[in-house]
Amino acid sequence: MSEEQKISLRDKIIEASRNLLLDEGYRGFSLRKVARKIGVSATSIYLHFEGKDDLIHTLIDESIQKLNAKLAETASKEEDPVERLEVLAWTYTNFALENPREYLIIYVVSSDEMTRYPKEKFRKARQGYELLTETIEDGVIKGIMDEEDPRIASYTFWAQLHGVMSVVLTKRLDSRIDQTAFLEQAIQHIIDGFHVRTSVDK
Amino acid sequence: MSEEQKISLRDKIIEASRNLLLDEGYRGFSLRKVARKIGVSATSIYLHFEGKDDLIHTLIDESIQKLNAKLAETASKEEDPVERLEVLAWTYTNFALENPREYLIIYVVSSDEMTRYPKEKFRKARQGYELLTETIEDGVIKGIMDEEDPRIASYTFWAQLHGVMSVVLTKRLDSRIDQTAFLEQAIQHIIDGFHVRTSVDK
DNA sequence: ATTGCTAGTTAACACTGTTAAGTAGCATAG
DNA sequence: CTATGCTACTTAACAGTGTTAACTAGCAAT
Repeated sequence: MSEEQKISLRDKIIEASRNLLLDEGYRGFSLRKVARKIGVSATSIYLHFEGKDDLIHTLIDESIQKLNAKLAETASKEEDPVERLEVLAWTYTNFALENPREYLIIYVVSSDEMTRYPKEKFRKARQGYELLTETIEDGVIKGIMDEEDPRIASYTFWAQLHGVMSVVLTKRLDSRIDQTAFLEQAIQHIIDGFHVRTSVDK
Repeated sequence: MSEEQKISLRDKIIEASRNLLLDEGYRGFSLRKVARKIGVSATSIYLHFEGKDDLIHTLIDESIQKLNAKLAETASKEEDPVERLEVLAWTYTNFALENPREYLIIYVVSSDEMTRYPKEKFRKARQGYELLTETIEDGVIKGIMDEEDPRIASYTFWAQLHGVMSVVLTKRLDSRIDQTAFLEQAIQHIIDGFHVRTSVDK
């Protein structure tokens, strides 16, 4: 019972925090609001988290894990490295589109927050990136891609995707441009950039 | 005299704000600190800015203008679209590397801030992007590139660059990866993606 | 019955953005 | 030469913030 309640309060805090953060943005977020929302004193949060930073880092961490899980699931279903790269790109993009607010928690909130992001969480967060690296390595071995350093290439791929998504999600896209068209073209462009240059097909 | 002093206080506020924002991050930034730093009451800031948002938006705006000016200068020196794209990419990158804090003001601070960014400033900020679009359009006309929609392609290019830079600047890069190598390879990769696929060279 | 731990509490500190009201200093008008 | 009004600020106050320290019910074990 006490065990359950202990977990329960922590979870309540996390859930309320996520909602608050997504509804009101980083700016409107406050520990006291979270506490009020679940009918508990603000200082109770300190029983389960070191402070505001720690709480937010936990949220970021959870969202990253969720995204990574989807990526891992997708990757396991596709053998061919290029196709795999493509489904990974779309999994990433769709995750961002379907869970814009969770995706934004990862990136939008974290910019200033990132300097304080603990290394131990950072390490776990890199699983998705390692999946990418393996895929590209595989492509290089099979001669389908010709990347010099798969580790760098993997970061490039990821950075490109992130850049594209952040343009869409932070509403920086010109209103005359159709979002879906932009995404499709941009992703195709990114994928093409990784495919080995054949001296064939027309 | 009164004219000069009016301008002078506004400028003092801007300068102090920029320094504070860059030294202490968005989190450590406060109007009261800015005011203290220039020996004036906090409310005086409201004589020149509508509030914290407006002040920060002004900083963002100025940094964007500075970057855009550099891009425009660079672009005018290069005729060939592909080369032009390359020098633009490096101008962008170098600006970010040489003025990381000004670059970060543009992007890092703005994520949460962006929803409140006024449209009128947004319009001015797009000049750099329009330069890109023209370059790509030019490349398409000359048959060196084969982008379907230069406007979208331009955004893609910009988003990719931004993604790459943000990975570097927000310290998300794996410490085993050399930053310069990453940038060179990533940018080359992005440029390559825009160059038309020739059915020749080896 | 008392000790000690758990899971919370209240009170307080030093901050924050923002608004309302007040005030020196000066320029012009009568 | 006084009075009005404007400019460029200030002080006081409000409602909020993260965080720390000290306290306290309720329960478990000695």
